[in-house]
Amino acid sequence: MARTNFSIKAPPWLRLRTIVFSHGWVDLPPFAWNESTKTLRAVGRINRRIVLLEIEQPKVSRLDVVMTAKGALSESSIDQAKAVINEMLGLSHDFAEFYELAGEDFAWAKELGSGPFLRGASVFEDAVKMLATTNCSWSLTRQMINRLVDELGEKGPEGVRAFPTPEQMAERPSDFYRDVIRTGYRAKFFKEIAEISASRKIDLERWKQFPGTTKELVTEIRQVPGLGRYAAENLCKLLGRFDGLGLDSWCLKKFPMVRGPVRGDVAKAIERHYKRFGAWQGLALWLDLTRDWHQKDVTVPEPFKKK
DNA sequence: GCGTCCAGGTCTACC
DNA sequence: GGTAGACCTGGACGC
Repeated sequence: MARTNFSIKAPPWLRLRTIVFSHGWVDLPPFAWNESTKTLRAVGRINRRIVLLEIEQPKVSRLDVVMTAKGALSESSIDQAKAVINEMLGLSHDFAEFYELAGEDFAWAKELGSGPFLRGASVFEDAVKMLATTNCSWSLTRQMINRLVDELGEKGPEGVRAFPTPEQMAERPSDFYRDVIRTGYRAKFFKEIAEISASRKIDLERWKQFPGTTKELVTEIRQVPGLGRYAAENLCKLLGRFDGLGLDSWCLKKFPMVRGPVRGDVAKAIERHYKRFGAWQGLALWLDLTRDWHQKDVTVPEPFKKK
């Protein structure tokens, strides 16, 4: 077992905890958060080898990382790990335009370092997780992903399991996803997304550098069975595109709690409210709805409390 | 203990 | 293009 320490220079606005609790992924394996040490555990793959990454931010200007893997770790693998962390924390995205547009309304979010969304080690991982959020409670999403990683995730250092690859998932029949992972009617979608990704019929990883508009990207994402408008627009948010609102029943319920009672169609009220943010409307909405997750007295945001 | 509702939707058939 | 109904699971709730 090899272990190495390295640091990453952090941009001045970066707040690790804000990114970790940007949405629900930290509650799903292989991610884990240690509140007492403020350490994010992530699992990635470097040259097909599973690496455990333990990330903390001891100073505003720096991330410290402990990387563990089976076998020796070279300088090159450290560089690759830095790239993986950069992707996971969404550090390549620039939010200056949003904060310029948003002004004082979102000064609190700028102060918190909000903007980047925590992402899995691959777009495939994010897409499968998004599929598991559809039409069910968060606790069921958690159960499905826990079972998936437990059953198919390859073991890495210190017993952690990586998220399964498309190839590993494609090998299993849809019955497996129904009977073992207990995904219900979503079983065929789990099988199909794995096959589509493994065969490169659609290259999900290409979505990171998709050359077209967000509308075109949403159209491509929706070619994957099981990923509809909600899933596609929220995947786009992870990819740094916020043109879509990605509304779900939780958003419709929370909006009146944040912005006051709404007469009539809540979805239309949300569209009207955030229209002025243009290409950033999805971010403005999400920051509004999750502001209470980042209050100083909150140790674990409400949606992530174990049930 | 049991029945009902519904949750961080999507798909298909039908109009 | 819009909409109704089916689809799985499991937690919450009322009785």
